[in-house]
Amino acid sequence: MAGDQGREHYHFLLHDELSALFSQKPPGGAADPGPRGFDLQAVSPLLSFTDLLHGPAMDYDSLGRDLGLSCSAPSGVLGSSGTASRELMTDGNDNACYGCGGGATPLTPNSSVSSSSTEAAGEEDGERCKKDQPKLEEEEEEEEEEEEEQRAKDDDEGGDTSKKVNKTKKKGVKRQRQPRFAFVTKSEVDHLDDGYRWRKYGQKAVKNSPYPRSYYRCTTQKCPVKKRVERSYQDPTIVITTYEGKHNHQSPATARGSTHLMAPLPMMSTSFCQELMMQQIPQLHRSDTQQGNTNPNVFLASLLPSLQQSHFPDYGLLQDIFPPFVHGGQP
DNA sequence: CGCTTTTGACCTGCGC
DNA sequence: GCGCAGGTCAAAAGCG
Repeated sequence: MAGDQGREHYHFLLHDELSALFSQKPPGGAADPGPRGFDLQAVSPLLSFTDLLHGPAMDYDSLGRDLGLSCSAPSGVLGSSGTASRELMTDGNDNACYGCGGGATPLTPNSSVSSSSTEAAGEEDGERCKKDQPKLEEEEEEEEEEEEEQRAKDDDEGGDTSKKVNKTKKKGVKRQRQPRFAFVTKSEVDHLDDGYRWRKYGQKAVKNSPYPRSYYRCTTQKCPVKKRVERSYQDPTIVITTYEGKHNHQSPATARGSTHLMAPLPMMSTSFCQELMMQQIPQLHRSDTQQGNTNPNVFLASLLPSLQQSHFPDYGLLQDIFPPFVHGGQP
């Protein structure tokens, strides 16, 4: 049991199942390391989805590293992570955590990960990311931080000249995207309480979906994290939550003293999730395309068998997450 | 009163 | 260049 658990941690997870899984503690506390030795429970015995989000400062990369996914390696990392990832995916059931992240690095089975931008700032779409010169992750992070600071300064100082101007100020510079990852959650509630405080700053109708997408921003000053929440039009009980960016602070819940949350938890790595997807996608995609099935929804559904049962969530949000594949795939 | 939500307008990027 | 869709802003309204 514990063994299975260890493995299941790697799956793309639904929120409630994440919570369930992560909160399970094997008797004796001897957590079974995952296939690659990652011991999630060792990191936090009571780790839940919420907990994951409570890292003092989300570190997308560290988890990936902990998981044995050398996401941040500049290249050729797949070899080492392949085993684990594949295992993860093979028995992934009702679970889905869509790594998106940044890089949305298109991997092929043999893949030379142009690991590029695992955390790809400039990703938004993997394709764009491809265009942008792949950078070392640290570089990007530094740049992101600098930019954040700059942005904060701009806000503080030049706040008078309307923010729209501020926006255009950075015209020449392509707006950078933060690393992202998404959770698919079966929930009646749109806005999951993940311990952080969010302010809604927008809502948009989504094409091909009767359900709007809501945009939230972390209310903590200078925290760049945003999230988007969208309901699947096919199964309204499914909520897709996409996080973007890293919290640069503790979650209020953590700060308030949720004891088991105090340990610095690695975040569910975008790169990590992404890699998982990448590992699986090429195979699936191949078979899909062989059958002439290039419909992204179908493809994605096949990717996550469990979701097939309850229909796959709206592609709208996910298109950001799987850009290279859903658009017809291979070059 | 301070914070959050709502909502229409605006900006940006992309495909045609 | 144009239109579309996604993303963001900010004023107004709502709430505790």
